[in-house]
Amino acid sequence: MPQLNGGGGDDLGANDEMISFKDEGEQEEKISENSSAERDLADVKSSLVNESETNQNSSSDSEAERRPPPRSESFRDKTRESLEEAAKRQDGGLFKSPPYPGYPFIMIPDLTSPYLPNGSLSPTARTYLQMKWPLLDVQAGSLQSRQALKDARSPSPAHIVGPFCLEFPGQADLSLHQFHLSNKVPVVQHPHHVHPLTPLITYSNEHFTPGNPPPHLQADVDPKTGIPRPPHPSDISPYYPLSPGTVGQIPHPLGWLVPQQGQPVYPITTGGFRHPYPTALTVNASMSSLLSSRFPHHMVPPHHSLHTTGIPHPAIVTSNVKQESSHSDIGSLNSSKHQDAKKEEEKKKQPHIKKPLNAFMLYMKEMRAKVVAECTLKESAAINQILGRRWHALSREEQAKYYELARKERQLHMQLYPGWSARDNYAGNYQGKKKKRKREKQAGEGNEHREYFPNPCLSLPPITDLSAPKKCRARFGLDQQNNWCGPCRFKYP
DNA sequence: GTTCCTTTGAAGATA
DNA sequence: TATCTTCAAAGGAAC
Repeated sequence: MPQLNGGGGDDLGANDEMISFKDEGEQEEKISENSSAERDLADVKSSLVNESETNQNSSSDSEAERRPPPRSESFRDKTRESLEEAAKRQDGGLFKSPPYPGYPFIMIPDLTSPYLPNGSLSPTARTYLQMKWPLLDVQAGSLQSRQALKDARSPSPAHIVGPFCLEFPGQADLSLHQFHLSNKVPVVQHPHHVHPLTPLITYSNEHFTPGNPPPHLQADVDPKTGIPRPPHPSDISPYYPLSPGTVGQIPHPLGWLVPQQGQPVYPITTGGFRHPYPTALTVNASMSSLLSSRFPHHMVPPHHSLHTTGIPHPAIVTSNVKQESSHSDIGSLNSSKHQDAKKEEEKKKQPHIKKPLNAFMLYMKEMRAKVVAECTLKESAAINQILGRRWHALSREEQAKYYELARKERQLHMQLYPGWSARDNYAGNYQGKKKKRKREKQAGEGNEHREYFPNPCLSLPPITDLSAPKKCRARFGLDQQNNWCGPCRFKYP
C-alpha cells in the first residue's frame, strides 16, 4: 500500500518504466519514419503512457526487474499490512479511519444511522456517498431533502469538507442503501468524464428510473420520518449484483437492480456461504434487505412483498439455511438419489462469487474506456499493458485511492459473503469454471520480438512470450503490420 | 463457444 | 516463510 512518507526510494514499481523509455526512444525513431498521420496517432498513443512516465527513472530492462521489489519490503505491502492491522483494530468498522496521515480515506462516522432526525442524510454520509457513488443524489438523501433541493436548489456544501481526508470515528456498517439514488442524475458514465472514484458505478439509467422499482417497494417507509422511500440498496457496489439468472426467474422485489454491463460480479449464491452466516456480523435491517435482494429467490421467503421495516434480515440467510436444512429433512423422505441429483443440479446452477477487485483492477475498470477512447487499440491485452504502465506512473496519492477502494470492496465482499474464499473459485471448486491453462512463460527467455518490437505507437513493453509467433498479429491486427516484429511479418506476410 | 492475451494485486497452495 | 499459482476485468483474436 502506498505510503505518503515521501521516502527516498520509490518502490512502487517504477523500475518498469525504463523499458518503456528505451522502447520509446526507438519508437520515436521509428515513428519518424512513418507517415505524419501515423506519427500523430503514435504521439497521441504514446502520450498515454508517456505523460506521467517522463519523470520515472529506472535502469532495469529485464522482465524480472520489472517486477516490484520483494513484497515484504514493498511499500504497498507495508501499507497494506498496516491497513489490515488497522482494520483488525477497528473492530470491523468498514469506513473507519486508518491512522495514515494524508491518506485519502473516506470515512463515515456512523452509517448505521446516516439519516438525520429529519430524515435527511447526515452531511458526512452525503460526503461519503458522493465520493463513492458520485452519481448518487446524496444531496437528496430523502424525499424531504430532495424536495428541498427541488425547491431551493441550494445544496449545503458547508458540511461537506472534501472528498478526501475525511476522518470520522465510529462504527459503520452497510446501511448505506438507505440512501437513494437520484433519478435525476445521469447514471451512465461518459468515458471521458469519469469520476476518479466511480469504478464501482455501473448501474444503468433504466434500472433506476422511477418507474422501474416494483410499486410495492414504495411501501418502504423511513421509520424515522414515516416518509415512504424506495428501498434502494445503493450502498452496495454494483459489483455485488444479483445474478442475472436469479433476476430473470422471478420478479424479485429488487430485481430491477442489475449492473449496467449486465455481468454480475458478485452474484450471491448459496454456495458462497460455506458456513452459516456468522452471528457476529452486525448487519442491520437495511443490510439485510440488501443481502436478501441478492439472494436467489429460492433462498428468500416465498412472500415477495417487502416488509416495511425489515425486509428479510440476514438471519434470513441463516433461516434459509435452516429452511434448506429442514427442507432436506423433508426431502429425506424421498430417495437419496433424487436428493443428490437435485443437489448436484443446484450446485451446477450456482453462480460463483467472484473475487473482489484489487486496486489495479478498479483502476483498469475506470480507465479502460479512457484509454480506448484516446487510443485506437482494441485489444485488451495491449490496453492493459498501457494501463499497467500508467498505474505505475500514478502518484502514490492516486494509487492510494484505488487501494482504499479495493480495501473497502474486500471488506464489503467479506460482509456479503462471509464464508467465501478465493479458493472457491479455483478451478475444480467452481462448477463450470474452466481451468486456466498454465502459461508457459519463462523469465529471461530469448525474445526476438524484443528486438523488433519498438511498438512505436503504444510504448508497450516488449513481449516476453514468443511462443506464439502470431502474437503481433493478434496484438496489432492486420492493419498495423508495420508494428509487427520481423518474425511475425515473415510468418504472416 | 472456448481460450488466450496482458496487466497488478490478493489470496490460496505448495515446498 | 518464501515462492508459485490462480483469479479477478476486458474484448479482440485465435482456435
